[in-house]
Amino acid sequence: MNGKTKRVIIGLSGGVDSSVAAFMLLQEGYEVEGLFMKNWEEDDSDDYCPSAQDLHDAQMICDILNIKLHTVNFSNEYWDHVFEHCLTELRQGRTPNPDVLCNREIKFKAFYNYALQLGADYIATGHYAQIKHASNCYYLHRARDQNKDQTYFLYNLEQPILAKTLFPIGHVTKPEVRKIAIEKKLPNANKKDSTGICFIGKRKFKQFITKYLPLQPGPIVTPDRTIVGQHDGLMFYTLGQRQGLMIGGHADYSGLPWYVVGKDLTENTLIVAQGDSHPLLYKQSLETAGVHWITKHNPSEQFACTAKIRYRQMDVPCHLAALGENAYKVTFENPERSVTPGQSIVFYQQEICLGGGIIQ
RNA sequence: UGGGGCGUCGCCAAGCGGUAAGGCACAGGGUUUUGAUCCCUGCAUACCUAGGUUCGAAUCCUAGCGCCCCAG
Repeated sequence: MNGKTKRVIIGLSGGVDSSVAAFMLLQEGYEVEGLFMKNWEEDDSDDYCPSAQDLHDAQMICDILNIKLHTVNFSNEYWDHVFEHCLTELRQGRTPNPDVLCNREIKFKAFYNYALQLGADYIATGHYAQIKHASNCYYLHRARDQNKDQTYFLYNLEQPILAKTLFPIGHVTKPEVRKIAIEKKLPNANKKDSTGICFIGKRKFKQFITKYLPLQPGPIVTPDRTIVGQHDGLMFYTLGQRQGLMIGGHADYSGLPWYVVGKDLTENTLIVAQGDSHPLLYKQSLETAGVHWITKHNPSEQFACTAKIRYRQMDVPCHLAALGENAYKVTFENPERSVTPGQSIVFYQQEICLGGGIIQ
């Protein structure tokens, strides 16, 4: 290579995916430096502090790959632009997806800007997704590993960002990533995949959120308003939820499990119904606003594609009808289970992620 | 107080003399960069209490205790 070697700042989490991604960038001849983000201040009072371990792992990887590691703290940005919004949504009984926001506000905004300051030509992450460039347009393309595809979380990416982003492991499967890590003797080769809210980590959701939103107990009722239990606050439950309702056998009802099918905020009432095929658990259509399309041309009035309303489920056929500026009514070919306000609906056309919006 | 019925896991609920089904709930684990869903595993040496009859009882008998219904 020569003086025109492209400089890439890659987000390193300490996990195996971003580590292998960094390695692959080096293989491809990029000048690589890592950036470790800390986006959540642990409450010293409680349990463990995984970020210290993650930073340690990231540093080890950089030592092995012989690249520089930067660190940055975006806790304030995360709090202001991600977490507070989530709390607002939860107060309204909705179910926000922090990780969708985190990508938009932190990884592909704050991180991106910071990387530019570090002189980056590109940023990179260990996401399982691909970017394809054609006719002066950047497309977000599903990962080769369909099982790990993370385009669902990335539907908010803008053209200028896509133009400057690399997903080095998007065309590699997870087992292959593990294999590469083992071959290269990376110490985190067998580190368990992280789960849980991005940066906040694996915690008991209810216990965690209680620190920020007070309990608001109220009744749990059937669709005909018969009281069958008590809840601790509508924000602790999401549509379709089964666990944690504490509704045991009831002489007047069948033995089927109970699922959350609705919330009545004015009555502070949680509505539940029995059985996984209860009609109230399914919706044929939904409305979404503020839809972000990855390529600029907006769809016509009527538009058919596929969509998924939750991460890690198959996208299903649907069609959109425009209601207004970037607002649509989405009708599914078949009723969808647990259509949940606050969650994202993401649209696809074959392998291309078209964009998405928040379910109203 | 008379008459009838019932008391089995946190909740429903099988069992009807042969050595405690199942479901829900719950707990733990797996899957998963959301909260969920889903999957796996676990969960009554014990059947209101005390006696008795039996080789053997949650199942039969007796007496208590508790609850429910009808009478009143």
